[in-house]
Amino acid sequence: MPELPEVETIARRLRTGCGGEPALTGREILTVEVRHPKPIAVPDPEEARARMRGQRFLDIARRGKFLVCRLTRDYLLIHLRMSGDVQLFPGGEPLRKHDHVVWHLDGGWDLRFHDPRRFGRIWILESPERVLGALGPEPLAPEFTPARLEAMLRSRKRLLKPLLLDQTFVAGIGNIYADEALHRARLHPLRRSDSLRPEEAARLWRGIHAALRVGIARDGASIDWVYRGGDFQNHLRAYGREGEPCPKCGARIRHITVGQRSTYYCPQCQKKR
DNA sequence: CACGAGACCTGTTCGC
DNA sequence: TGCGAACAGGTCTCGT
Repeated sequence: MPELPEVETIARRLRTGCGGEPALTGREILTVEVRHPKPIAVPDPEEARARMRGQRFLDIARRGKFLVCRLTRDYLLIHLRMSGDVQLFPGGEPLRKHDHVVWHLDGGWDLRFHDPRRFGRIWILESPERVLGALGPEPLAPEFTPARLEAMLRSRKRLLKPLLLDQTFVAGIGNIYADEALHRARLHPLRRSDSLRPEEAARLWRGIHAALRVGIARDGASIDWVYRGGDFQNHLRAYGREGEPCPKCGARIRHITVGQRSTYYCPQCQKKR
């Protein structure tokens, strides 16, 4: 489900609060209820519960698609994968079917991890490096420059679409934003990374930046059961728009499969050669 | 190193 | 209307 802009939106809301929900920052964990052990990757669920009890949420941030919670002693990492969600609820509100982990907090609020497909994972670690260490650069960080992207592209011989989805190449881009970035950059998803001219690499950098920044500004996309209030889904230029006109040139958006992922592009703007 | 297939899951939508 | 197939914003592992 969530890609960088969606996780960023969730992290921001937990960090500072939103609407009727208070900030998660500063809350103490009284007890942890593990209703389904599957999502707890490390350590084993019993140790995880015991370890988190009594710790406080000091800060909530994002790295790639990971939600990174700094606790008093440990780091709590959450990856939502396809269908996960984390949100605060008033304590005592009836639990939903797929609320797998519930953190009971001081002040009468609960943090819930909800995940119908159960692909999401949770880690409790002293140091987050073991899990986050392999991630590529943050695409919106100042160190991620057009020149750096160009060098990274040249050093690999991969198709652009699967490369953008590779979290060790760059962290946080998923299927939607990869297609949106390539469309903005006017680059075919099957272009080889080492075939880009510097000008094209710079276009890709701008495409990535623009797609992610607009996504964040719109609070992410809300699709299916994961409705979090964002409306980026109404501003997609390529993703999910097969047969509809390209907003730039009017040609019909085409749908292909690349690396077993649905891929949408404009055959007119995004030429292969 | 690069790539494809299969696995992990449940829920929704599509096609007959 | 009903029912199975296909598909969904992700990642890992294995084989070539």
